[in-house]
Amino acid sequence: MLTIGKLGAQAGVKVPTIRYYEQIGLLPEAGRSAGNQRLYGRKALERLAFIRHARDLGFTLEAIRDLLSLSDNPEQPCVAADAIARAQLAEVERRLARLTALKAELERMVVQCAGGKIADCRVIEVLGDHSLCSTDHRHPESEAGP
Amino acid sequence: MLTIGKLGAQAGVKVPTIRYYEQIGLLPEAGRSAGNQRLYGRKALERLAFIRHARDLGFTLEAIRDLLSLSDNPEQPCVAADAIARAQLAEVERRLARLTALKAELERMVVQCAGGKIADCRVIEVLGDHSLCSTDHRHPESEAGP
DNA sequence: CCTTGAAGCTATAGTTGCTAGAGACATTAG
DNA sequence: CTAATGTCTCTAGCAACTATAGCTTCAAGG
Repeated sequence: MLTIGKLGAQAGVKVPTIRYYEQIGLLPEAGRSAGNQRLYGRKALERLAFIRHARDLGFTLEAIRDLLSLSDNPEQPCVAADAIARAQLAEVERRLARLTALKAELERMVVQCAGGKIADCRVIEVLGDHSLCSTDHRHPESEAGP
Repeated sequence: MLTIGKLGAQAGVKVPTIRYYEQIGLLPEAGRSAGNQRLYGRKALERLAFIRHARDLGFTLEAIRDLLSLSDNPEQPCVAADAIARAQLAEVERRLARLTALKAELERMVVQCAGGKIADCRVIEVLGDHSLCSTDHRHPESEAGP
């Protein structure tokens, strides 16, 4: 039996995250020790590894919830799981396209700044006026990072 | 003079988002009409377009705040703006690499679904066991999004 | 001129996927 | 036995918005 700390270490998931997953129902309520500490077995470790892995691949917790409920009924056809994965793939492809355009734009911006004054600096200019952009990166999806 | 709705339409930003930007100090407080409605001029439109554009390019609001403060004092050297752009470029390149790996992984998963049972489903199987992966996509950065 | 409906206002709370902190109890190494 | 670490619950916070409620203001049609 694993304490929550060992479980987290084995699965590569932080302790508060595990408690969070339990709270939102992604993990079942764990059994407790005499002193009220959570104890986990191999099944919990596998489930958590599944979640961790799917998160690594960019699946949302909602999608993971669906995938888990599918894998809990293994006699059904797997079309649904396939659809979820395909949707994820499409999303990844959209992001790739957008990031590729963005990369080109940033490279252009960086190249053109040669240490002059802001007044001559295209970084600001490019961002202020879309017509100076080489690519069209106008899309409403959120893409913000760290 | 533009009302907030027109401004939003012109800049491609939703109305509540504009009010949010004002609230966090990214946009200055707008002047008001007799009936207490916000009114905007061309300067505000440009500034908002700048923000929208930078968001599209993946800049965080913090980075945008810096860029705006730079462009508000155009006599400074543009080294700082260049540094911001370079940092963004590095970040974008990291994300691109990661997404490319994810895409390969997801394609592999998706290709092999032939309408069988969940029990044999490649998607679930791959998610449950990282050793079935061809690439190492284990990185802690958050990359998810709706 | 008056009404109606869209657009605006404020303020608050919700979203996603965690992360951080406080203060108390449990377990374990020396 | 004590000290250090681990775990407990609970609450609040992060980015960057989005949505709701309940109001006021504005523009256009009849």
